[in-house]
Amino acid sequence: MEISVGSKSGTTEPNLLPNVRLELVDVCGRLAQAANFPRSVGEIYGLLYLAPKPMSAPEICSALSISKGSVSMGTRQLLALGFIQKIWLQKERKDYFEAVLELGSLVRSAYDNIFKVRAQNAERRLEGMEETLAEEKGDLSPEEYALIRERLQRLVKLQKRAKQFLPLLEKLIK
Amino acid sequence: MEISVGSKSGTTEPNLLPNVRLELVDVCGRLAQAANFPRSVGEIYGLLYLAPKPMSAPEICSALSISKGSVSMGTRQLLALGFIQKIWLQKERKDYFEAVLELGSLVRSAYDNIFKVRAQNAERRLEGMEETLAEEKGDLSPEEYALIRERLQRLVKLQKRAKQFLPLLEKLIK
DNA sequence: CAATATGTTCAATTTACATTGAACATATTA
DNA sequence: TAATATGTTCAATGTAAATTGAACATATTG
Repeated sequence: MEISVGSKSGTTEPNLLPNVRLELVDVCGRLAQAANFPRSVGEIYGLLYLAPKPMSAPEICSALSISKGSVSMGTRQLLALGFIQKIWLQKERKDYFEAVLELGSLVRSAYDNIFKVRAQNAERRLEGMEETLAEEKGDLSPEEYALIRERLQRLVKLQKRAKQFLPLLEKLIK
Repeated sequence: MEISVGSKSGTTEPNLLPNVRLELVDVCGRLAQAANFPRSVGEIYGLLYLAPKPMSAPEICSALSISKGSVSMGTRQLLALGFIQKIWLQKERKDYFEAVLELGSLVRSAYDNIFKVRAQNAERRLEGMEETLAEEKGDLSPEEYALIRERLQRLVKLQKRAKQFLPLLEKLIK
């Protein structure tokens, strides 16, 4: 239907990729979704992971049939998480990207960026709730106050256990 | 704007809940979203967690201002995951729900239901990709074949490490 | 069995978020 | 500096999934 003219040689270069690579693109796209990332972010990583050589943004664009905007945004996120690297290839004007293959380090950085932040947020919000409870003490029956207090403390305990737990996990991952 | 007439006494009973409870509803809603559950599912759990007594579906409905349908669906999911229990209160006609407070067991069951399944899926898809690669061997240059093979094996290794790792994690959680 | 309220299902709607693409910004080369 | 291609931003658009609500099913009581 849509006949796009390639920039250099006039070829259209629609998925020239071998099926294995397409499958990994798909798997990574799904994984990304499962982890609350845009599918395209996962797809970009999947594409780069099996790429024989670094790929430029325009190449990623056409290989995945996604827009420049998505590639720009996706590569930024992946760079921030440490999942890909920028490569300056010879004296090219474009940026090139390649996947970081050391998945151990990827997991670690993803963990740092996402998991820890969430744990901290949870902690802050719990503290906030304890304050709120204190403020509302007068409005609540003694029974309800006691019940809420007890249950919030359960959550605090859990939070603390989780907090102790994180460094342990960290060690195991590394 | 919208004046809804309460079923029993003609009162509207809009959020009579103390702010602590509203805050937990919100926190749990967000956590649910972060874990790829509908927000309402989290909110229901948050509501029940600080409830002085079991609540009926209609009560949940009006406390959270969500529809019967959402409550029905949400409670079903929470029951399936073990996060709440059905309670038959005296000879009431309605079902009542209460939160399971032992969060350790909740985490464990959520882990079983979600994490393990995903790990299995990942394993299956990886195997599929190795098959695909074998089928495509002829179409690929020896270099590209070798590269893809090597990188897939990295993934398999990671997958195996993760697999060994799960039971360990399980023990720590329990 | 009728009357009444609770509970479920699912098509239609709404909502949240990813994606697009055009305008703009930046970088390289002659 | 102009010419040209790359890279970014963001309002508009598209899409997938949650929510609603009305029709239907089920359960309880007199």
